[in-house]
Amino acid sequence: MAPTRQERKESITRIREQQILDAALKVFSRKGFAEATTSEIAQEAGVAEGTLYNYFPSKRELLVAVVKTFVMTESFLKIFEHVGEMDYPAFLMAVLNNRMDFVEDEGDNHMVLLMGEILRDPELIAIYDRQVIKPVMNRMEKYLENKAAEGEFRPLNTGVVTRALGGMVLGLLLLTLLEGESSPLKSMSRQTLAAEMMELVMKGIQQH
Amino acid sequence: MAPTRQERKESITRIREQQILDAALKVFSRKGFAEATTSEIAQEAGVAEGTLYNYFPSKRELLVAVVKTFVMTESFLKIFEHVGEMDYPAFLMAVLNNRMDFVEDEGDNHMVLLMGEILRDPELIAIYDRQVIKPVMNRMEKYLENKAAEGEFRPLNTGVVTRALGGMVLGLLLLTLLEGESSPLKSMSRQTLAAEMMELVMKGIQQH
Amino acid sequence: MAPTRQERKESITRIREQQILDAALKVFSRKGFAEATTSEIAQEAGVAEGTLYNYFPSKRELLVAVVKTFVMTESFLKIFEHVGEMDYPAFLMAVLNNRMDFVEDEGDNHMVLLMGEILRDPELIAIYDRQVIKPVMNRMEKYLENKAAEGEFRPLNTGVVTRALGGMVLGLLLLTLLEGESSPLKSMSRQTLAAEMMELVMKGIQQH
Amino acid sequence: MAPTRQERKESITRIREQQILDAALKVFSRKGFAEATTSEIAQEAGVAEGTLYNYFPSKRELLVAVVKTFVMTESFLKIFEHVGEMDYPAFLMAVLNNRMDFVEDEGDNHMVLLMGEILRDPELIAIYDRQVIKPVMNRMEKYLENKAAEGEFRPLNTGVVTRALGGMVLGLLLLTLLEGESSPLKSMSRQTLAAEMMELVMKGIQQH
DNA sequence: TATGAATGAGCATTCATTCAT
DNA sequence: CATGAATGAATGCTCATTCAT
Repeated sequence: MAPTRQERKESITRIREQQILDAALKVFSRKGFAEATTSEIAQEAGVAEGTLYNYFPSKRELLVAVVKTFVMTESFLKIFEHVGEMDYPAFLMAVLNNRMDFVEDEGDNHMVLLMGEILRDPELIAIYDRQVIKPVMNRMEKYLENKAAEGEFRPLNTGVVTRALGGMVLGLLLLTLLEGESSPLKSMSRQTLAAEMMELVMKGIQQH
Repeated sequence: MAPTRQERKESITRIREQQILDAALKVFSRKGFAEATTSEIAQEAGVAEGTLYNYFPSKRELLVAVVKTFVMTESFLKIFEHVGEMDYPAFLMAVLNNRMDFVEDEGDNHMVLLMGEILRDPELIAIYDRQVIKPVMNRMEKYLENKAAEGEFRPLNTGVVTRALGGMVLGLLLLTLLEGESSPLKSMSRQTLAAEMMELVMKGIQQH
Repeated sequence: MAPTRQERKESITRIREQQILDAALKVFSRKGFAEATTSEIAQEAGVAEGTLYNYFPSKRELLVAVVKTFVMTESFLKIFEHVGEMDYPAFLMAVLNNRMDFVEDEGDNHMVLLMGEILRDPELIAIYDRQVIKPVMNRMEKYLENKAAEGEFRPLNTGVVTRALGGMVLGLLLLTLLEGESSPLKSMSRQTLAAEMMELVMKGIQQH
Repeated sequence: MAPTRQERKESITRIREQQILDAALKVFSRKGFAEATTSEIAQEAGVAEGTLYNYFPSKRELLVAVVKTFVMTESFLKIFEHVGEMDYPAFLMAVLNNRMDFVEDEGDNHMVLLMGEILRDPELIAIYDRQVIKPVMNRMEKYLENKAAEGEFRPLNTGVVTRALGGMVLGLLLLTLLEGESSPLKSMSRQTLAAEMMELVMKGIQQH
């Protein structure tokens, strides 16, 4: 069945909205919210400035939509789908490899760059917490609890350990951005890096 | 010797400059660079707007001065002064306790809130890296190397481990801010939290 | 004869045009010309924004059409049709009663609210003068002249008296709007009000 | 005593504020509130656009200040100061002459042109009513009551008569603006016009 | 040196108008 | 003819910076 006129129109607006969101993410993380201009976002999206306002009522709502949309959840949570099939080293490797894509994985960088805006706005904090932090933390906690029950991991305070490990990955991303090329993290393969970290983490939580 | 008129004058200007820097730190971290206004900073500092420009040539240079001045280095590096006298658990407890002052330690929060501004500006990145990251990392690496040489720690890639541990603390701070009151981190004493983290870290890096 | 398709189409467009004019009058007098938006007019008229431009070439032309169309002439001039049959008190009562419908008579309020727009635009002044002021003044002058000739009225400068009486009614409308509920005009029946005014006009204020 | 620095500064700001108010009155009545631009007002006042906002927080507040300031009260109420010394024809002549300054008296024209803006905004209505309408009406009512008590005027409903006469003057102003040069009101001296109106008001139109 | 009024460039947002469907 | 998304010029307002006092 050919798409009706109605459908085609809707598809166009969905594409247009995506263009705008993509552009906004880029510009917001390049400049920060306040220094980003709607004019620049429009230009980046290839639309007129006024068009932005047919899709989002204000610059701030556009930021909210960006945070809502570009949650890292999706790609990150995919890892958990196959958790059952993995032993713990494989799982950790997967998590680390996925997150260690610092450089190329622009999505993460974007979010780190926007972190300041998020942290300053309770609404954005709530969104980010609900859509990113909570789901990741919950799944990870459950995973740790299972492994502990199976006797593979030592009995742990999963709440703390989860956050410590999550924080470690997040913090490494920050340090990489801050240290730039001079960081020793840059002089090793992602493979090696992940392996080192896994070693560190495993020997810590593993039952001896 | 009583201070000469000259000296008194200089002391006044130094105090004035400090007032301005304090005010700027507050406002910049509350609002972010772009949304902070020179008017608000002046008010917070208790001086006229024009006075700011007798001390700093522009708003941006004021931000640079803030980043240069309020490096967390000072309090953090103090820990290392007595490193030689501590065994490793005591040392780690000290580090963790010091850094775990998330909530009350406004200084850290300020820097986290300003991280976005720093990450976006190569000059600020360079300053922050040189004054904060590098010294901390170097001292910590050296410490780990010593301990490894003494046989207390397993032979580690100290570059990675240093950053992993540093990142962990940084990341925990971020997560605390993001999760707010709902975080399990908030429902335990800092003592317990530090102990849990030490346990995690120690069992990982400790020679078995 | 049943209406041809052609005729039906024309009738529909005439109705549509009327809808738009009605809506425009409402919105223009509610908001004033500049603050009225074509979007609001379209919504009020129940048509799409673009449709307005099939009927009127621009927002300003729409205002001109509104002024051209909603002249108060019609209802007002009806009074004069039966002038011959009335004695002067009856006539004045009719005029006053008709015009004293301040509150309910939205038409008048609309025009008063639009007066600012009209007064600022020579084209609108010309239209309003030609279609409203001049006809009313002319008829009224002629009436006064007749009455004077018949000896019922004193020999008057009809030009001035006409404008004085017309102005009085117009000015009363303005004062009613300005004073609102606190006006003594609001605390009497329209009957009484008309009677008082008639008395004033007929006899003046002087003790004879 | 020479003015202190403080006083000189204050005097400058008062002058500046007046400049702005004068300019705003001109532009608002020339263009109406919505079509007046802050840029044009600033230019007319000979200051930078930003300067407007050092004196008035918004364009709307500037309008409010204009309405508050340029009340016609002052010049108008002066007439009443010498009321006691005048017999009624002299008084009426004074009122009429004062108000009949249609053309030259820009103040009045301004207010008539702004009437639309005032009528649309309850706050402005309240201000105008309190500062202009009420004082004028009250004084005029009292005058009429006195004259009635002295037996010079017939016993009248002073509330209505006051408003009828006030409205007449106001309405005549409107008609003059609307009819422009073609009005018979323009082809007679103000003297004659005032005399005609006085005759009408004093004696009515009826043949006695 | 301290002040704070003046400045004007810069930006978010609105809205009349166009035009492809 | 009807529609409504796209357009971009126009405008109120903010705020870093300057400078006369």
